[in-house]
Amino acid sequence: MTNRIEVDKVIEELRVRGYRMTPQRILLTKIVLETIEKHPSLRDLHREAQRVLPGTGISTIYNTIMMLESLGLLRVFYLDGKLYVDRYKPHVNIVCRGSNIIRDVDGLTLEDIMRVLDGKGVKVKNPLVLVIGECDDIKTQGPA
Amino acid sequence: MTNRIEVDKVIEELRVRGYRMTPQRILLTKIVLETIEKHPSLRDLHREAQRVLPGTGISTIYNTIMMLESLGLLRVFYLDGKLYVDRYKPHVNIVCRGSNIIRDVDGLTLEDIMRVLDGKGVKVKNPLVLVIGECDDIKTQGPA
DNA sequence: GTATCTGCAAACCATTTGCATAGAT
DNA sequence: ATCTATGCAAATGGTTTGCAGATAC
Repeated sequence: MTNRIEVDKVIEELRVRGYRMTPQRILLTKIVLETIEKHPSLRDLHREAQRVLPGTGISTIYNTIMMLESLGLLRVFYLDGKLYVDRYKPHVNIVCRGSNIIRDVDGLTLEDIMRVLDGKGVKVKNPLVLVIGECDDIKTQGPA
Repeated sequence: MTNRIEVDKVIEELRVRGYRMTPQRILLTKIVLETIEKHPSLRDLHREAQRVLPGTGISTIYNTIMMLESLGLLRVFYLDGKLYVDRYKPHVNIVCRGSNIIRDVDGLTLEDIMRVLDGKGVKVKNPLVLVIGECDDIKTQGPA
């Protein structure tokens, strides 16, 4: 079930770009690629990394995430005071106020959501829709 | 331009419900009703309140906001580690990643947003759509 | 060998809480 | 007079930074 080829490709790509591929970075890259659909938080990734490399510091996780973001391999957003990692590609997330669970709803278009708001389909009460993106006047800094 | 009547009605309503209407609460209620469309943060409201009542503590602002939320007069959400106040009514917000500006887009339906994502109209780059609401299994605690 | 990376620890930043005092009723 | 509300100050909970030592190259 693991996308080993993809992982190896990314790691090789990073090495070529001059990044030192430490055990921590290799591990985290794997973890990120395997779990990104579940919207892991910084601490989720830290916990997961420590299962394999117990001494891993959270600042290493943090730095690596930021590195991967600057390379356009993931996107970071902050919600409820926590840092979450997400796919870079625009898509639709449904966040539950009560449980803080973030569901990824691939294949669900905004039209579908509208239908939900109109009272049919997926149950989301009192929805607040946030379209997080970049203003027209903010320069997009795509993948380096 | 001020909705004095509305303000007075809310304040009277709060008094009737048994809340002690201190100068701070009266002031904050006014400020909230006047600025809520601009999505003020906790600190925005604090700063604004201090212009009139300099000694006002941020915990008073915090407590009052929470009181108003529990009464269904506003809604609170957390983004980027900060607390924002918003109207209770479901609607559409557009948040700019770069500037952190939250724009309220009344009259813009989700259908319109979809059109945007399809490449027309309002310019939002790399949008990430968050539908923040309540899961089916989380009990809604509407206005008391 | 050396420049970068790690991980500890501390700084930071905004919210949230505790509590003695002030104040609305 | 009473009991709630205020505001200071400290606790909290997360991210972010600094830096001495470890390590990938």
